[in-house]
Amino acid sequence: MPELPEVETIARGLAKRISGDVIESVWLGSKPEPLKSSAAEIAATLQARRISTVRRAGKHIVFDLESAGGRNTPAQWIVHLGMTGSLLVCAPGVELEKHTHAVLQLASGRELRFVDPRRFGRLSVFEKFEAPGTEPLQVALDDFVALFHKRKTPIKSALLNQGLLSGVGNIYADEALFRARIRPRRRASSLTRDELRRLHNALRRVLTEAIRLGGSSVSDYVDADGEEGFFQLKHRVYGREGKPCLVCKTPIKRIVIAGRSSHYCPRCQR
DNA sequence: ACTATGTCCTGCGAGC
DNA sequence: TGCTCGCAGGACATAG
Repeated sequence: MPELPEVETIARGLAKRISGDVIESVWLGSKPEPLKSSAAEIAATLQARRISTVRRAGKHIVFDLESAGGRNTPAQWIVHLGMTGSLLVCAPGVELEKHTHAVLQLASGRELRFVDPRRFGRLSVFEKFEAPGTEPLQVALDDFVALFHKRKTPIKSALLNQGLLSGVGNIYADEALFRARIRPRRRASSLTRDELRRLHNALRRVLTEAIRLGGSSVSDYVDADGEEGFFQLKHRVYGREGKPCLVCKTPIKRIVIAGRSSHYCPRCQR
């Protein structure tokens, strides 16, 4: 399930491989479409565009498009991978994977394919896309405190709220809360400034380290080159229910908050 | 203006 | 062995 570090890894891989390439033609699957914009709008916008850059905004992948001919307005193709979405760069001969929803033919002869079995992914086009929340790797401590200190919802839910911070998902929320020694069920408004400072720090450390390791490969995540990430080896609570806390040996607990599984150490996290 | 909950969707693993 | 069932989860809709 791609969160900020996985999306960052994927975007970097794509940028390396397809920046400068030109989209010659676009095929979009029909079925119930995993699209936000209409298929026609997307196809028309992508057609004959040069991909100048690929980057990440929150959990979104942003393809900056310039007009190959020279007179269209700037545009962006936005891909949200949902849980199981992936973007593959491959030779045209390679057999289409099941659940392929989009194929872009590139001038270099390669294809860029969007595959998404569970169809939680979304494709859309914008003239200028703005991710709703603040980037967790950019936000200053005072702004971070301001985001959370009035919220009555559990801090875990607040971390997952993309309108506040953009890019944090279930794994990194749990991992950051563990490192900050804060229970996921705590009301955000009950956190002291010192606790929020720890969380701000922990979140930055966790995300930075995860990006360095190419993200977490759980279920079937691989990056644009088919490489797995390695941050799952550094998970201290996520997916470790019943296993001993790596700090104090107390068994890790799993509870459900806002419909999301949440893992924590009942002794280390208060 | 917030907050809480249900829904979408398919693959996979647990359990019988 | 082969089957059913429930879970996984990000974003959004809906309701309170």
